[in-house]
Amino acid sequence: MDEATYLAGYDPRAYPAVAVTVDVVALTIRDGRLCVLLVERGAQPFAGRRALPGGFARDEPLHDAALRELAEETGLTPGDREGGQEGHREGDLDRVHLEQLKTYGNPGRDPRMRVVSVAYLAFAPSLPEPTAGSDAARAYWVPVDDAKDLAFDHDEVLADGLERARSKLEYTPLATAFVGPEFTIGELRQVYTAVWGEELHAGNFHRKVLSVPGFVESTGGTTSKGGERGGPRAKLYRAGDARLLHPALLRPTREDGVR
Amino acid sequence: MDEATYLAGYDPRAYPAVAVTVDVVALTIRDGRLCVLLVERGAQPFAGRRALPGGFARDEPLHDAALRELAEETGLTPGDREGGQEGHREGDLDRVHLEQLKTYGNPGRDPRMRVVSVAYLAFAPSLPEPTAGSDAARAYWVPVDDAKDLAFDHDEVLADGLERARSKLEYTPLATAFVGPEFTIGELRQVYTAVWGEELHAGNFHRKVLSVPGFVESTGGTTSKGGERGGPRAKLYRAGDARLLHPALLRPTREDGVR
DNA sequence: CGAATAGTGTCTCTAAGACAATATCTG
DNA sequence: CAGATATTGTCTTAGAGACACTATTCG
Repeated sequence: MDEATYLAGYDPRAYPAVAVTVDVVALTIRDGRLCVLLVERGAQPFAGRRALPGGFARDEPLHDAALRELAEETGLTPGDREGGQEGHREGDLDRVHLEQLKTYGNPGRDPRMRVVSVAYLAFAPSLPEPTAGSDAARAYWVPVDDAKDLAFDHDEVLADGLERARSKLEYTPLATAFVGPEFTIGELRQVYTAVWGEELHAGNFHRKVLSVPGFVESTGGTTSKGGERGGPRAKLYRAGDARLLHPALLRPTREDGVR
Repeated sequence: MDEATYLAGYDPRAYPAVAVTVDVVALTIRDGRLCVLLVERGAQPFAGRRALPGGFARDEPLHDAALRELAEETGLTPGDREGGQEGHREGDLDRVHLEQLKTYGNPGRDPRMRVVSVAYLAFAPSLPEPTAGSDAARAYWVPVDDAKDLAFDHDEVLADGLERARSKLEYTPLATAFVGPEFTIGELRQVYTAVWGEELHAGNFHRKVLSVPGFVESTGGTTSKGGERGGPRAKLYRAGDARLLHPALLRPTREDGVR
């Protein structure tokens, strides 16, 4: 960046107008399937098409903008907020993991003007359909396999988000963000199964999870009932304090290296 | 994003002005030390301070903007360009690995106005000091340990870039981007040593590299001379076709999980 | 020749994965 | 009770790391 360029920075009008938006790839698991939050677009362009929730960034950290968009579309509210509005679930937003995914800025990705979009990736435990009694009635959860032909370049954004999620399950305790505060090893395994789309050996998975330091810690309790289709009561665990899984839990059937 | 928001998008002036810049964390290895490309700032703010090279994004893909900034500051040119300018090294830019790092958009990170910066990470083989005879005389390579007190939030950007680089050495063949087209296992090991800041056992490293499918492939040749301080001629290798290292080459002394 | 480096061999220990076995529930 | 699930045990094999050793080449 040369001096002239920097000086020119004092007058933003000297440069072509750019808009910065924040889009969110929000993932959850419903009925054992990995789902993404989509909104139906009412206006042009791409009217009637589905898109990732998002909006313009205000004068706030980008992370906060993503959180705000997510709250608006799901009807969740942060827990420290005074008196959550009716129909909103107080505090649920606090249990959502949010991280920056990638930024998309190809010219022409929005036909109206130059738009640079910062995409965020969110992981949430199973949430209710955000329709009833909220201003987020246009948003709904869609199984990721059915989320095709999205507006803008959101197909690519979603694909990048999915790959990130699959990868992060390997070396971080992220899976615990998809389940409640207390969970069984079986529930955790279902998260991996849903996100990776592959069956995992129950016995080996069980031992592996318990062997990774800090991944989960026992609550001492068990479920009050066995599984719906039989089986003993399972022990309950909560997330441990590890930020990285070591050793990692690698995906099984991965092609080696060459791609 | 609701309808009104989208419609408002037709008039960018309706929103506070935002500028989008691209900053580059360019890394290389010189004399066995990991170095980053910095520029000396001439204008306010942060006049006289060092900063990462960068500039405003034009109407181009963000990736191209990063490449352009890198070319301007290093004096390198892409190989397919007709008649490289004098003092520029034709084609060297093609051997640079460039990937998006992260986007920084906290209000106040630039005191003049709202600036959202998309940071890129570049890995280059050892390059000459980009001073002589080019318009990039203000840029120079600095050992990363000496790169402190940078302008804006560039300390944080650099730290994020270094962590990304260290991490990617583990599971990708990225180290080959730091060496020439043909290299010895010893040179590759020096890359790991410089980036990770840790000594690696030569024998185990050697065997490990050769055992990972697609990491390197033999050229059949050897170096023409032994090492400066003695030792036999080493076999030469070039980068293989793997995109991921499997199994990965994990960093040694890493704390387990908890962080 | 002495020192440094390249490359290989060996051994130990951890961890992944296949598979089996047992116990405990639900319908 | 039949089937499903939780949890643990056993065995095999791959891979990481410690260490030793030989061969080659430079000064």
